Amino acid sequence: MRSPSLNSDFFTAAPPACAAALIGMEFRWHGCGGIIVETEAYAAVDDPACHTFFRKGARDFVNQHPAGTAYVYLNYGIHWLFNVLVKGPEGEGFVLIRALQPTLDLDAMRQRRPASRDDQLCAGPGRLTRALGLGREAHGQGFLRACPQTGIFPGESQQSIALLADHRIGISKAIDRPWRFLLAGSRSLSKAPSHKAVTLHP
DNA sequence: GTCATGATTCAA
DNA sequence: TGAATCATGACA
Repeated sequence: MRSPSLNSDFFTAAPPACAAALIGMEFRWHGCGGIIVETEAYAAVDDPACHTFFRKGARDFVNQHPAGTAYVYLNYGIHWLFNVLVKGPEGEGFVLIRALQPTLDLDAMRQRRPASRDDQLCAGPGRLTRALGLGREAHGQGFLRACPQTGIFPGESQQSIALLADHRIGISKAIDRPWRFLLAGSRSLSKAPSHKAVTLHP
């Protein structure tokens, strides 16, 4: 039996809890995908690093869409970054998907990122959207459909994984929050964990 | 390690 | 009009 895609209920927990729980799950986009090995959480309220803190459009997006909606934007005019809207009693915000260990349709990803080693095809938030062929059209989509090609799928065998929490990357504000989550030892991370990283469960 | 790349949003 | 931005690849 095949596990179904997560539904939007999953994204009603607090953003850091969602981000941590996604590590080890499989992200699929039109048949391409891999195991999620790195995420970051952003809070819609009181988080200077979140778009909602300085962009009215982001606040409107949160108000006008349900939990589980894709929030996709262009960063530095070059890279699409893929986030999932989190909305529930514990708080609102986003989870940024930062890196995957490629598992599905590697050939399609190699075609889109020809210079990359296989491990590195999705080793970064911009690299993964490039490898998956994911762009602006995904923005605002409820991508958690009942479709085996696209969505987020719990691992078939949930083994114990070494989950680390670390500080977030590439931001200039609230850099102290340990809201970057990663799979220890993965070769597909965008960056190795810092010396401040702590193990969440062995 | 440095550096060029580059679109969109929002406030001034 | 311009400052800011959740990054990457090329090159030394």
